[in-house]
This record gives sequence, structure tokens and C-alpha cells, in this order.
Amino acid sequence: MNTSTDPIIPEPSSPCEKLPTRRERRRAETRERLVDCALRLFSERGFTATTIEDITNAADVGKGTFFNYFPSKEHVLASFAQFQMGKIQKFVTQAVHSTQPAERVLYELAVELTKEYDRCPTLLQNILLAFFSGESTRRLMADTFEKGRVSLAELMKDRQHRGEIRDDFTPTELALQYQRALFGTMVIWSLAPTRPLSDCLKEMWSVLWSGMRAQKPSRRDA
Amino acid sequence: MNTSTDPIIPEPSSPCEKLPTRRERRRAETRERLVDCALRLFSERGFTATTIEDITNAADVGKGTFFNYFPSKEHVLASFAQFQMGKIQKFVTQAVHSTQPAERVLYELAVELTKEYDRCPTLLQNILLAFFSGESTRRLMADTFEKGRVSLAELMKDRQHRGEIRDDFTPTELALQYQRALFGTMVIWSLAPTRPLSDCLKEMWSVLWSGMRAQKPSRRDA
DNA sequence: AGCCTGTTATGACTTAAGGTCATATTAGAC
DNA sequence: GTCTAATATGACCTTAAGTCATAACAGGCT
Repeated sequence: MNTSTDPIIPEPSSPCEKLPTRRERRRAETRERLVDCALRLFSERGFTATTIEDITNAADVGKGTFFNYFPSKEHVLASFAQFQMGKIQKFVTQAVHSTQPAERVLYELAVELTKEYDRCPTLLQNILLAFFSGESTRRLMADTFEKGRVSLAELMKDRQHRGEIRDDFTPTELALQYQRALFGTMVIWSLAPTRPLSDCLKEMWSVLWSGMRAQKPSRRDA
Repeated sequence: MNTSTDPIIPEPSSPCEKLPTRRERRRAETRERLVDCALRLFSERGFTATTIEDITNAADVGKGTFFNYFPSKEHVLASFAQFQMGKIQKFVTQAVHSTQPAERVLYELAVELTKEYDRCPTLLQNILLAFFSGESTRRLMADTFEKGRVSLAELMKDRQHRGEIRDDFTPTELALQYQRALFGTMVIWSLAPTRPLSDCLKEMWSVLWSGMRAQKPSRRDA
């Protein structure tokens, strides 16, 4: 319940310094401060219990300023989730050219994507709430998943060609199934986050991988 | 099990006629009308766009009356979801003594549990929103899943003994994995319900079943 | 510098929904 | 018929989201 100094929330990025003009710098700065304070307050008091004025007070700006950056509280969380999505793309791009076995790569990706939530379970709860609370945020989330799926599908295709993953499904179907299992695990865990999410993940992956690895008795190692 | 103390009773349809006293009859009647109207309005206008007064107007009762039955809009949906959970228990009790193969039984259960949502996607969206919108409803949902999982685990155990399902996981772990995949499928589908949920389900099940059926000759690192 | 133009900040104000509560109404018991 | 407890009701209060006219500001231009 410590308040001021805990780094509960990861910072999406701090590219403020690089910006050319002072106006743009200040803008990025304010936006970042808003996101930062919002996420901190959400995890402290809960999403609905946090008012927009709470956020602007914490960020030391006027109330109206908030609406210059976000149309609603929900969109702050959307911003965070989109940042998370960026990680998928980066990760996948590396993984495609990796020599690591698919089983390991996909598992590590899952860990990477969820470790923030393991540290702060309410963050996930809040994000879920935010995304389902309106049409526009739901679209955003659908989009986020869609993009992630495209990246994942590349990876799946690559590993199908290497004979690591069963090829009686399209890469997209496999990517989709991966997302379903991963997200399902996260959501159900978030309902009662009593044990580490990483444990659930391991369990989940063990079953899922059995279902998506190449089924035929192919040569093992290479 | 303990229905008398439950403040939120998911009575399926019209048990009104059977009730002994006129007071109880009227009460059940009003409650049912509230649920009916609420669900209708939710799917017409969306959950957040529907106000409590909208509901009471549609049900033709005073605004205050609503709070005699539900502490919040969200709890109306909770009531519906709990009713859905009852179906799991009933279904599982039958399935344990069935001669149907596990692969089929578990798939049909999934279909049964989701067909309402296939007809009305917004219902699922609304339920998700409602459940993540507060502590009390989230607890309710966690509880619902927990109970369902206990039922499912019985089924899993039974089928493990028959040698249909792999036995290197506990029945509960398998039940949990089933819920993860099923729910993950539902949630991701609900983000963009462009094709029938039943299609997604079939796809999902095909992969999941590969992962949880009894693995015949295990020649892996003995 | 001093002016000019588009950008951002701000908080009083409006709107509207949730939730409370004192009172009226009703059902059933005796 | 009367008494009591359960229920219904809508006026009323509180709170938060969202708007907008205005002020402060940054930066370009001469």
C-alpha cells in the first residue's frame, strides 16, 4: 500500500527528450504524466473508484486538460495495451530468425507478455474492464489482437516449414488458438489471482503445445 | 446448494404460479420483469447506455423498486450468468454416466454453454463488462467458474479412468485448461463477432482435444 | 524586440445517472 | 376491522463526466 515511489507500472517509453520543439516535448511529458498517474491510481483504488479529477490532480494539471489527451479514462488503458502489443511484433520479428525451438520461443513470448500482470493483477482486471466498457475501446482491442495475430501467424508459418508445428491448420488458425489459450488463461487467472500467473501459464502451455506441435513421429532434435 | 440465503436467484422462467402467497408471487413476477426488460434493453442499446430508470420504466415500476431487487445493474447480468452455470452442473451429471466418447461430450458441452451468445453477441460483451466492473461481481464470476470447474473435474476424472484422457495432469488441471480455452475463445470472439461462435469453437476444440486426449505410445524421453 | 496565429490549459458550468430515504401503499395475520 | 411488516415510490442528494469560453502560451515572421 506504499504510494509514491513504487514502480508498479512500467513506462511505455520516454521519448520526450528527443522531440524537436518545446511544445511537443511538453505535450509528450504531460501525456506521460497522465498515463503514469492514472495507472498508479487505478491499481491503488481501482478503476471505477478513480475519477478523472483524481488523475489530473495527481498529474498536477487542470481537469479539462485530460480531455485534450484522452476521450475517456478507458482510453488511457487502451494506450497501455497498445504498447504491449508493440512488444509482440518486436518479439516475433526476432523469433522468426531464431534457432530456438518453437516450443521455447512461444512459451517465452507468453511469459514476456504476461509478466507485467503477474506483478500487478489489478492492472489486468482494469484493462479488461476498460476494453469491454464501450464500443470504441472494444474495437481498439479487437484491432490490437488482430495485429498481434498477423505477427504470430508469420512465426507459425515459419515453424511449420521447419516441421516443428502441425500443418493441418493454417498459420492464422494456430495464432488464433495461441491467443485464445493465452488470453483465456490470463482472464480466468485474473478472476482469482491467488497463485502466480506464470504457473498457470506453464500448465497451459504444456497442454497447448501437445495440441499444436507436429503430430507425426518426426525426427526429434536437429 | 444453499438457495435460501442467496440474494440473487437465477430462476429460469416462470415459477411464479407455484408460489404460496400472493406477495411472493408478485415479488417473483416483478423480479422477472426487471430481468427481462434489463436484458432486452442491454442488447438493444448497450449496457452503459441503459439507465436504471430505463429499466424500471420498461418494467413499469418506480425507480426505487429496482434497488429492492438488485444492488446494481451489473447484478442483473450476474443473475443470468449464474443461471447459465446451473446448466454445466446438470450437463456434467448426465455426462458422467454417458457412454458417449469424451471428445464428443466435452465438445457438446461447449456448444451448449455458448449457444445463447452465438445468437446474441452483445449479451456476452455485456456480461463480461458487468463482471469486471466491480469486486463483488468479479467474485461472483470467480465463484461461478470455480463451481463449474469442480463439476468438470469429476467428468475429467471419470474419463481418465476410462483411458480417454491423458493422466499426467490432475482432473482439476484439465478442467481448468478446458475453461481457459473455452472462455478464451468466447472472449476473443466477442471482440469481433463476425463469424459464428460455433465455428471458432470447433476449431478450438480440435486443437485442445489433441492436447488433452490420452497420448497413446509415449516414446518420449523414457 | 513586438506582433500575430494557431495550440494548449483551465475550471466554472451543465447534464445526467446512481443511490437514499421518508412516506404511502399493500398483504397477510389475528 | 385493525395492526404489523413487507414493499413500492419518486423527490432529493451527491457525484462525476464532459463542455466551452477564455486565458496563457509557443513559436514564426518582419
